[in-house]
Amino acid sequence: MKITILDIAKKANVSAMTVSRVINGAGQVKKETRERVERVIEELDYKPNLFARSLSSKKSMMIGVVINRVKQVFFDNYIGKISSGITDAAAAKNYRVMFFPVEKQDNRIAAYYDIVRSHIPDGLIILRSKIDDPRIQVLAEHEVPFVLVNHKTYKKNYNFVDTENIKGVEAAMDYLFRHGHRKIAFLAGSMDETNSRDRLKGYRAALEKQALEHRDDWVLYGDFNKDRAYEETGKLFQEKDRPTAILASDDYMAIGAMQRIRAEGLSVPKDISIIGFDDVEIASYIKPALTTIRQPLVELGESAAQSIIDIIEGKQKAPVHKFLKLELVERDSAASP
Amino acid sequence: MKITILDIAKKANVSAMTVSRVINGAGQVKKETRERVERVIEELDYKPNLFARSLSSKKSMMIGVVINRVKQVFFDNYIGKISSGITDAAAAKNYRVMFFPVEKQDNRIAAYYDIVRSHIPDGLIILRSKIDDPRIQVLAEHEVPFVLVNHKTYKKNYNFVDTENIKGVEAAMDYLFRHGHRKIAFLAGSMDETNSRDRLKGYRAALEKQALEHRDDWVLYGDFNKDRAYEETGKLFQEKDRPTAILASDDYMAIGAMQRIRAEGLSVPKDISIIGFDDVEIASYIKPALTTIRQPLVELGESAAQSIIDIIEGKQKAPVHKFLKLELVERDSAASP
DNA sequence: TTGAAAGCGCTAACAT
DNA sequence: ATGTTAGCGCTTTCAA
Repeated sequence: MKITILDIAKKANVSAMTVSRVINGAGQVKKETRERVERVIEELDYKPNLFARSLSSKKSMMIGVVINRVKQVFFDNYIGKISSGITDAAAAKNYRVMFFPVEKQDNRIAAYYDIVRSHIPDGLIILRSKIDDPRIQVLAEHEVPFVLVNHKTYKKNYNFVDTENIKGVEAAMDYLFRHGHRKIAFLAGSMDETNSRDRLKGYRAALEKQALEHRDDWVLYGDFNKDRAYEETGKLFQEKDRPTAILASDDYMAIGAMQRIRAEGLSVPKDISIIGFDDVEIASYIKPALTTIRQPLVELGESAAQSIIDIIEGKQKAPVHKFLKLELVERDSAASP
Repeated sequence: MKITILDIAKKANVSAMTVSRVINGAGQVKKETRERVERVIEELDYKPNLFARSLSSKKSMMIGVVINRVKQVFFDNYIGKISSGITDAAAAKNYRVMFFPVEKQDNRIAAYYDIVRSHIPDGLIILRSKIDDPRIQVLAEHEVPFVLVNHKTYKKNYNFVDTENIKGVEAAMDYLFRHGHRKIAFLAGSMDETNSRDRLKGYRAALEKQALEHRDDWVLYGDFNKDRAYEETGKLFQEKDRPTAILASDDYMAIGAMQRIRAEGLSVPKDISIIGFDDVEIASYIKPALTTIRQPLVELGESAAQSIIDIIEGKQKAPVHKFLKLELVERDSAASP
């Protein structure tokens, strides 16, 4: 038979309310009674029913993670690392995490809306959100708080946790410059995402800073997709004057570019240097090991979880606008030309 | 204001009960009334409150995934792929998934028990479960159904979804044999897991079948850990008579072994061939690309989810004992000696 | 085919 | 410091 709060109350000679107070550590309970209640709880091995609690209190202690997915949910190590960070940070504050994979193409507003209306999560963390996604606006119109990850926007006081994308790219460009590169191509990610746009901005800013020519045909659009990157990189070999380095907006694209370079009979980094972005698991395993701009993905997830929890609990009022630092991880894919 | 079932009932001139029947497609409702109710639901954009529903019906439509974790939860592509399969298959049947990472060392029975007693999941899927884990026995004593993944046991009619580990290893051994290898070492995984023990069995069976000598010092224990595998592999180089091939119980260990071989100044596969197990993401990216026994990890997850749902819904009574096929993926890390 | 009543197990809001 | 009352929004059970 299931033990309920009433069983505890009776056995401890108190009301259900007192038991509730003990469980939640809220309100005033005399030390004696608290101890007595605690003993009975232990003895009867009681655990509160979370559904009853949530129904009554309108708090679920759950946070939802919405993933605008590309492949299978946790396939991608980028998503995996962020999710790990979220899960751990949430667990530390006694929150549970639920994942809601959403098809990227699924523009039905319902896709997000249903999550909210199911009344499950107290707050949402949104991964890979697109610029001006109408679905996000729907969330905003509702009461559910949310935090965007790796997405920067000052619209409507949205909360976000991002990294210093522009600076990161500039640092990488500077690295290439110091190593003697003057002809640097850029492999952009999905232009629907702010982080991707920022990285492109960083590239252009760096070019300008070094007074290097900006060539439109050296900006390729790979949409955060390895195969697309493979195709796009091919364009660089149509003319004789080709770049000596490629900076990619994520590691998977960097790998696609690397594969294409090799398919063209050239070598990395001897003929062409490559720098990636993220520092995903495979980055250190491939040959040559990928030099990349490391995003603190686990910390990004942790930070998002902490932020949404603070917002849910009212400890954080102003919109959260956080930027984590980026770091260039020097490995073997980039050298002097 | 939140729309409840009563709002729908009033507006449709029926009782809440009738609305409930319409929502759940259960019971008899006259076509006319059903359509009227459905129209109102649409109009008022109503979504049932899952907590209320669960509290009342004792069904949550959630399945829990218990992960006896090693690293950060979704870091490991093995976990990631299985989790992807689970999430997708569950979503297809309208179930939600919650992940419960559990520390491997945490032998407190409470670690599992709390999950059950929180009354959240209707059923559990357990990843990386240990042999004779007392925590699992606790689950069994409760009413919550569960399925073990990649774990084979006929005890107490536990449900499990596993792969044909023994056959898989035998096929790989056969492959090595056909390529002329006679001196084959084995890198075992965690001996706390049945899949790992089965793989070792497969190794021994194959040796016997080919009438090859079994050397105890050629069985290394790497505990599904890359660094451990690196250390253990070193033992093979202490004598002059070293194996020409190593079969590892997972890809991460295979990579550790590879790194060690290289550190010893030898090359893969020229001096020593290597075969892994799983076919994790990095397997195809490393150089030389890893020849490995592919586990259908996504399908394993899907199958586990389908099984637990069938059990929850009473569509499956006898214990589930499923074995998925394994397949040798030929790449570059194994060749003739 | 439909409805009324009761209750799932908890907590908010108000007593005392 | 503790208890009482009245729900939270749904479904189960029984009745009509």
